[in-house]
Parts: sequence; structure tokens; C-alpha cells
Amino acid sequence: MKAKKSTYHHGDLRTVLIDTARDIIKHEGLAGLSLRKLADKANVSRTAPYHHFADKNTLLCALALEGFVSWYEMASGVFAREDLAPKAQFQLFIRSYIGYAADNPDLYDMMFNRAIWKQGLATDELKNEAYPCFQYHVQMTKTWQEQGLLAAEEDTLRLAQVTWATMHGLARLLIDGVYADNSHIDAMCETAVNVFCQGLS
Amino acid sequence: MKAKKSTYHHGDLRTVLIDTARDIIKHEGLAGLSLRKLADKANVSRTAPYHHFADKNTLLCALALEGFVSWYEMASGVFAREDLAPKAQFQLFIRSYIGYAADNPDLYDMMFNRAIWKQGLATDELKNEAYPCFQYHVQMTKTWQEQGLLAAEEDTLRLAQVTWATMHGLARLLIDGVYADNSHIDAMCETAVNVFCQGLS
DNA sequence: CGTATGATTTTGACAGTGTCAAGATGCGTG
DNA sequence: CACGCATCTTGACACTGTCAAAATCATACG
Repeated sequence: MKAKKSTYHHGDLRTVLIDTARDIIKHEGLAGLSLRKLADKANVSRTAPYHHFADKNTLLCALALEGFVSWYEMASGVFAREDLAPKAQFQLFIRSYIGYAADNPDLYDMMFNRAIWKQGLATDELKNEAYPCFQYHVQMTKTWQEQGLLAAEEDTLRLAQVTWATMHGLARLLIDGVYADNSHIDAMCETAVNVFCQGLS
Repeated sequence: MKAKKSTYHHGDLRTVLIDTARDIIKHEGLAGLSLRKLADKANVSRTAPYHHFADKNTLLCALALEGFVSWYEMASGVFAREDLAPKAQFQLFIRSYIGYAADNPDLYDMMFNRAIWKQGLATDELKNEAYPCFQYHVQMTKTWQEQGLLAAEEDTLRLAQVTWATMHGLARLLIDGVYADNSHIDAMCETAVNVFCQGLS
């Protein structure tokens, strides 16, 4: 009853589209995703997707949203690990962030896509998922400051931006294949942690 | 004699194309650049550019190359400032990097474009300009370590990757308009410098 | 129980895009 | 002067995102 919203012609086309889109991206990369090919693989006409997504950008936002959802799962999972010392937790968080990006390069690409964010094309749904993620990171940063792991005298928001930027930058360099490759991940993460925590605790 | 390579039909079309391409990107953004529009603005047929650039990607590489050239000018200009104390020099470098990216978002976009780098589409010319830039950054990092500004016990290459990643990440967050905006630049740069140098000198 | 209403899907069409193949043009060297 | 080669043009193809109008169909209402 509640499960199936609509069984009109095709079934629940919306989720089918998202699934096959994810599939295409996985196999052919983000550049290989076109609405027509997507519709084709879903056994539906070219313009059918337009009744579920306003345009291609909205589809991409829906996919990116899932990325932030699973990012949040990752982050909160790490932050909940009370068995770990603060520094080990911080280390695991950074390593998990980079690993997540390296494992899902195309998804990460969409989450932080200039075309989506810059000219306000991001869906409200996407914003409502993406902003809390950063808020959560700010919260973690504050905790780590209180634990003496990160510099207490720095403004929490700025520090959160810098730490996020470091992870984001490492992720992008890895994903884009510039100046770094996957064999450097562990060493780079370790150095990053060392730098952030140096001279403290 | 040496100056003008070719005055066949049009003059030196290659440089004209690059100039108008830069112009289009400046006014309409990277997404607004198509080879046909470019050819149009240069008063030339649609396929004329193909005699100077193998494909669109090669054109983009040529533009990105200029970005690395001027990046190097910026970096070496800062590094040559002997009137500045190491920390002030480091601070200026980071601020200049971010400022450069924020002032030329589309150019920066092209310099670190996944499509170019990831699947080996980067021109040899581009590689020959981009890699030395990072090498130069490594060299600067080593110097700053020797000056006691950055952690001496860290591997220079890894440290260079992390510092570059931080600047790159800040630049990307600013350019893409996620989690940071231009009014935060100075404060973020200051925090970044403080973190990298904390507990030292 | 039938009908209309509105959601869903399709067909047709349009303006773009990058790029290839063949032909036309014209400069410089033999 | 003529040849060759770089340069440029025209024509064409397969693709893209997206709109408008028509067709289809499950369901809510009379």
C-alpha cells in the first residue's frame, strides 16, 4: 500500500531511473550519462524522465544527494566510535573521507560539481542534505578542539573550513589524477593528521 | 620575419582562437565555450580550428597551459621576495594562490579539470608545464622546512602534497561556492597558515 | 458502472554540439 | 610557372537536452 506510490505504466520509474543512472555512471563514468541513453536502458522514451526530473541537472542533484546521505553515515559512524582515542578517531575520519572519495570518484564529482553549486542550480533537497553535513563537520571540529587535538585558539568555523578543504583537496587531486595517486593515500593522510595536530597534546 | 609564422588566409589564426576563447570564457564562462561559437567570433568556418587544434580538448589544454605559466610567475615572484620573513612569505604565497584561483575561476577550472587529467588526455606540452609547477612547490616546501617554518620531520613530498591540497581545496570550495565564499578568504588563509606553522619556530 | 480527470508516456521537432570527409583556395618552393 | 602542402570551407553524421502536442491509462467521482 504505502510502498508502491505508482504502478501506472511502468512501475516506479523514478527510482528505476536513478538506479540505472548510477549504473551507467559506474560503468561509463559521469561523461557517459545522457538522458537519452538513460531512457533507453530503462526501456522508456527519451522524454519520459522529464516527468520525474525537471531537467538533467535535477537528476544529477538527486544522485548527489545520495552521496551526502552516505557521507553522513560514514562520518557519524566514525564519530560514534568511542573505543578510539581522539587522534585515532580523527585519523580514521580523514582516511575514511579520502577513501570514500577515491572509491566513488564520479559520485564525489557530482557532489561538488561547480555547475550545480555555483549558479544556484542546486535543488533545495540537495542543500538540505549537504549543508548539515558541513555543520556536522563543524561540530566534530569543535569537539576535537575541546579535546586538545586541534588548535583551541582558532575560530572553529574557519578551522573546519581548512580541515575540510585539506581533505577535499586531497580527494580532488587523487580523483583528478594530478600531483597524487592512490598509492600515496595512507602516507598523505598520516602527514595531514600530523600537521593538524602538531605541537598539541 | 620570425614574428609572423603564417599569413596565409587569415593571419595567425591559432593565437586569435586562443584569445577569443579566453574572451568567451571570461564573459560566458567555460560552459559557454563551443568550437562553433568560437569559430564564428573569429570569422572563420566551423571546422577551421581543427587545423590548429586536434580537438576541443587540445584547445582547452592550450588554455590551461597559460594558467600554469602565470601560476609559476606568481609563485616565483613571491618566493623571490627576500624582504619578507619566511612566515610572511608563506602567508603571501597561500593568499596569492587562493586569490589567483578566485580571480580566474574558469581558468582554474580548466587547469585542474578531471576530463583533461584523469584519462590521460593532457597534452605533453601541458604536462611539461604543470609538473614543474608542483616541483617548484616541493622545492619551496623543502626550503620552508629548513627554515623551521614547516615540520622538518615530515617527508617533503607528502608535506608538499598536503599543503597544495589545502590550497587547492580552499580554492575549489570558493570557486564552486560550497561551504565557503569570498568574504572568508583572508580569515581562512590566516587559519591555514597558523595550523601549518603551529608549534614551530 | 461508466466517465472524466489528471498523471504518465510517447512521437515529433528544434537548435545545439563535436567531429569527419572531400573539395576549394592560395602561399611558398622547386 | 607549376607543384605541393598548409589552410580553409562546405556538407554531412550522430549525438545531445528540451519543448509542444498528442496518446495512453489508473483512479476518483458521479
